[in-house]
Amino acid sequence: MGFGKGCHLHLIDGSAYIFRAYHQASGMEMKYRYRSDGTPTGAVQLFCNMLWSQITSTKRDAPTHVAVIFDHSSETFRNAIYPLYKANRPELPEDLRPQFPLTRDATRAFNIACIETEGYEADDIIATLAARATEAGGDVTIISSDKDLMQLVGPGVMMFDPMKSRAIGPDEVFEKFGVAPNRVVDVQALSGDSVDNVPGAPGIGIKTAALLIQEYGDLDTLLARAGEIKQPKRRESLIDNADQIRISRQLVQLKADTPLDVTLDDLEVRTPEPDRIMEFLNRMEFRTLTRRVADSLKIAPPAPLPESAGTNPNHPEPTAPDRLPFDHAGYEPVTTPDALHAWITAIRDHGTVAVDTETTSLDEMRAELVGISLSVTPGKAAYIPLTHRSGTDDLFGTSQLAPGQLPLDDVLAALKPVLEDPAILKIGQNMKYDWKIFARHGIRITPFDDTMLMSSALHAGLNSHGMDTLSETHLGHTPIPIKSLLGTGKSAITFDRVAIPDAVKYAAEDADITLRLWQHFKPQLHRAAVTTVYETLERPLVPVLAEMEMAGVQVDRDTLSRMSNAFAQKMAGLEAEIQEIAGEPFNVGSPKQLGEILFDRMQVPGGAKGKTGAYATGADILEDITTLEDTHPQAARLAALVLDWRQIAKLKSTYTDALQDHIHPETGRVHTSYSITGAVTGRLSSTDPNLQNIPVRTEEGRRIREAFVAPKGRLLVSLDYSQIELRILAHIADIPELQQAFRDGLDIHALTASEMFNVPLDQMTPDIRRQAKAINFGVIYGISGFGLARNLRIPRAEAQGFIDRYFQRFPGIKGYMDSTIKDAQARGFVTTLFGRKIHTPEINAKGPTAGFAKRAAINAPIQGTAADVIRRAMIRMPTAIEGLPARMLLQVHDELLFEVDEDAAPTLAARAKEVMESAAHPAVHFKVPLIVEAGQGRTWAEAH
DNA sequence: GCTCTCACG
DNA sequence: GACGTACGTGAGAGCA
Repeated sequence: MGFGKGCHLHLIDGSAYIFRAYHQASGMEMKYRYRSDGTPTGAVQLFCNMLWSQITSTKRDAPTHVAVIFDHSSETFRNAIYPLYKANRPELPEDLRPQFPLTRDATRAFNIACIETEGYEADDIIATLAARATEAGGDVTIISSDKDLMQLVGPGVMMFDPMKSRAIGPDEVFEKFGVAPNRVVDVQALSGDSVDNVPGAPGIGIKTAALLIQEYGDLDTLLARAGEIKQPKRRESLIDNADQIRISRQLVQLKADTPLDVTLDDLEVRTPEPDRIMEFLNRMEFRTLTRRVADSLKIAPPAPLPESAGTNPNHPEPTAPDRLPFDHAGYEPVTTPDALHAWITAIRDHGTVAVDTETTSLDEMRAELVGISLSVTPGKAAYIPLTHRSGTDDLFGTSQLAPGQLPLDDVLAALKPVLEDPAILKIGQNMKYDWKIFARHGIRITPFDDTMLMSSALHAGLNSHGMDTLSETHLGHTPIPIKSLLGTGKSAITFDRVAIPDAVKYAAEDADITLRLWQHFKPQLHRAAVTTVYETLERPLVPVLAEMEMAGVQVDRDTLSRMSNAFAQKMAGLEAEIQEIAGEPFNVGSPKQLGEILFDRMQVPGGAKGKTGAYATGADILEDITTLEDTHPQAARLAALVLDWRQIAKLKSTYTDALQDHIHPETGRVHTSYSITGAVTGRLSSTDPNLQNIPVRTEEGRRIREAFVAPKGRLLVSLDYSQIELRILAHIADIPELQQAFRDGLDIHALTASEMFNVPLDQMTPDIRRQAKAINFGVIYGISGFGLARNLRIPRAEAQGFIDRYFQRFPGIKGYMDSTIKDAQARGFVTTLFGRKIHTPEINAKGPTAGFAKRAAINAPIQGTAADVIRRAMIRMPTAIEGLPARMLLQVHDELLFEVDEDAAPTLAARAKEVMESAAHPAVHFKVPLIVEAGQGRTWAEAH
């Protein structure tokens, strides 16, 4: 059948696709994936994944025909018109360049047409094919984020932006250029393009160009009538540069008559030839994709090629055990006492064992132990099934233990001496989890190593540290997905329902991987100079956090429940009022519906649509609307009511309701889980529930903390560091005035205000102090004029003036910022005062990404050093408060919360304060004192 | 599953 | 000349 009506041609802009793959690879930790000969392949792999899902898509708009179009070379007919065309293109990133030819190979291997024509750009070929396809009556989707292609959008032609995963139609084009697609060329000709080096008309940007074209209809009319333009600058620019503008139009106008030696019919989607695609994928060492494609083509995957020797610039040469293939034949179930004892003997012989537990839940406080896996030699591992259930339930919905398992208590009794033996090193991946599981069975694992924490000490900022990522990155092996055993969603089963032979493969593999990762990381810690970080800031935190999590905090259900009811009533009242004003019932919780009411129905000006096409209705925007009493009184009232409603709704759903579900049925307390590697800076994060974001800033919200209580006869004691990040900034950036202010115990924001605005301290006003405070925080966050302006709601120029004055007054700050960025650019990471490394892989990026990376790089040493300080305090705390009837319950970044018998509260507070204030010693002596403030009470609200 | 919004330091 | 921005998190609700 020839190409025609009903056919759908996908034209993939090769460069756009590669860039998309490259950026996604960076975000997904695959940027640092290399073939064993050292060739970077992360972007190629994602490129292949995307191609494969394109041609196997079963969606309604799946392509019947597809082509990938590449630029042939940088010299095109446009250079004949204007020699400087595209002379400003930035250099390709070094690790992307070698991947370009590989993506052409990939396209051919997938049996997809790969088109390039000498002297023409990919964009012209795309224009030509799109024109031919629409003439023949078919539909076209152009997959690209290049704005130069937007002129092609029209009947039968859509674009899809792979960077943002969104469709681009006439509306989106209008949003971007302010004109319909057929006038885009005119706007571009006027505004020019610095990246492509299209000159355009000086002083005229897209906004102005769109206005002019809207007014005059098209470019030729505009140029002919340029003399009528009122604004002198615009008029002169157009008259003086008319030729240059016409040349610009030639540059941006795509040619729809490029010579091609393919026909549309040649582009039909075809199944890849098995030999060719397998050879390619195998050569690239894409093991998972090779398997997936082989499965789909119903052929056997080829044996992996022997890995050639080569060097990987980012990760050291794998050691021998890493290269051992993963083979399930090395994994055995342990179901007899003899087999168990043979393993225990082997562990004692080696002195090192990787341990992993399988349980019924990710929540350690509710998880039941199902089995244990062990490994002492790479490639060999055991799984001890303990409480797997047989497949069928009886009449009462309960099930029998599956046969052939050793009794749980016997196995634990046999393993306890090993797990607690000071001469045997236990290795785990995320050991806090297993530590808690064993602790609930009376076993305290010691000593241990944790591969997740090793990875964090080595590679924070480069990749996350879950087992799947680590295995893929460092061992080149994709572990069996847990989903393949448990399923997903509602029909998911728990691990005790997994058939034992399947469990053996999965669980033993985990222990095997953990052992291999340990062997891989261990020698790297020293080379990267992070042994101290790992041994003093990461590993010792495990038992401390485990004990805190197991202790939990008492939360009073009745208090929460009463609040919930009160909130529900208040919300109902507000809702009625809101809908009354709106004049129609709508879902107040839907930002989309609210936006339509405010900006369409009520005609509030300034509605801005985000990338999804919905109006933004965040709190700052609603607050602005509340000030429109004069022009839009109804909307102003509505916005104020919605703000109230939002606050209550948040408190109810996230706190008073959800928190009740987290009260443990047996302990009656709430047990959070801290993630040690959750934040790149070294901060902890808290989940299930998050107890680090309990409200405090508003009066209403703070009342939630009344539900956090001490048991009878006990008190909660809260200690928090005062201004720790600013103190650290004063030290690191070495600002004598700020240091002295902290030594003198002055109000630091008032002092800043006084220095900046030349206002004596005794004449300080709250408003001036507020502005200085915002600047102080801004500095910690990597200040920008834009950000400060938005925060303070002042003109951008004014905000920039503040910043300039701040830098002038405290020159050390600018010095710190500049040297930190330089450091990051040269080394790829920044460090805290205690040696923690935070990698900054995007720091040399082009465009807005670099801005993000720079600000993050400025912030990381400050936030990270503060995180290190409180970690040191927490690690010392159990010893310091030993013997007191007290325990540490929670950490909230700069605060520690304790529970203590009433009469011991003063002693506890004094000791804990001392530990916290001296936590940096002896490693670091700050030039400013660290000050800790204490509070106590029956509830967290009182104690804070 | 993604986006928006909002709670904390 | 415009881009799109304060740093670091986690969770619930709406919506496709």
